[in-house]
Amino acid sequence: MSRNEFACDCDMIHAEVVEKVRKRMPEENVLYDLADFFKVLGDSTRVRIIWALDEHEMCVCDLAVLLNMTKSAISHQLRSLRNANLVKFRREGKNVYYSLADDHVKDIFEKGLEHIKEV
Amino acid sequence: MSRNEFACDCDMIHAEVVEKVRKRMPEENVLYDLADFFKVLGDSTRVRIIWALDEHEMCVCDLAVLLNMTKSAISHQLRSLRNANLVKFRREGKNVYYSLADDHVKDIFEKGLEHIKEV
DNA sequence: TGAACAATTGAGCAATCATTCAATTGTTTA
DNA sequence: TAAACAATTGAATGATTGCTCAATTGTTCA
Repeated sequence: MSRNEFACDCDMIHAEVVEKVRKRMPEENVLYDLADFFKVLGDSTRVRIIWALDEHEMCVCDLAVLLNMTKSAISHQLRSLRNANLVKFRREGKNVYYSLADDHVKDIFEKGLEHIKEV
Repeated sequence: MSRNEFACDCDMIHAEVVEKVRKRMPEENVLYDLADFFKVLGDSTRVRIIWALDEHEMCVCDLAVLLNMTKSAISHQLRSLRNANLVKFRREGKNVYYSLADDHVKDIFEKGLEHIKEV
């Protein structure tokens, strides 16, 4: 197998390991979707929103006051969270109330929080 | 409390809730560190590296072949992972072998993977 | 119906970041 | 010691992204 078949600029050092691992590789999109999922959690504004919603359901205005940011900035980030299905919402009159989508999100978030607090 | 004390452009809608949540807010840096932690996981190259290392210890070259990328690109991403303490490494001759830093990382990563596979 | 306000949206800008490219370091071995 | 190669690094570049600003939508109520 010639080395030039690959974009990689090196010989294959441990062919057996690489091939064994390659065979177990998840379907194309799984790991990309996973990265996208973590990417949504990888912003301090969104993390603080999630933390707050983990404490209590809140409207956009509440979050804006709590985090001392504009409603627009909060709303933009809520959109990312909505698109990624991390939060759900209900409208009640003029207000829209947000909360965490499900316990899965809660679990992963809280596990991450524990991890950080230990380090 | 005048509304202009805040960068936010709205009245405080649910003062009790906001104040209660504010009091429980973690120390300044905790949520920022958490966001940084998730940010490292929020890239498809780094996620694929982590997935691979979760399967087997590997050198830079192995990863480059497996993911069909240059050693340089892989090495740059390994640096992020190292800085965030998500991977550890050992040198053996010309090769440097990487593996996951600890079970904490493994846990959070695998929990995320489960989550994605269910959706 | 129109004034008031919560929320959303799109365009634009500045900052961040992943990859490439070229150069360099570290280790082995001929 | 010099050649070979694994790995790292820094600068440069193109793409992504978070926030601002201005405009708009949706809802209430006087």
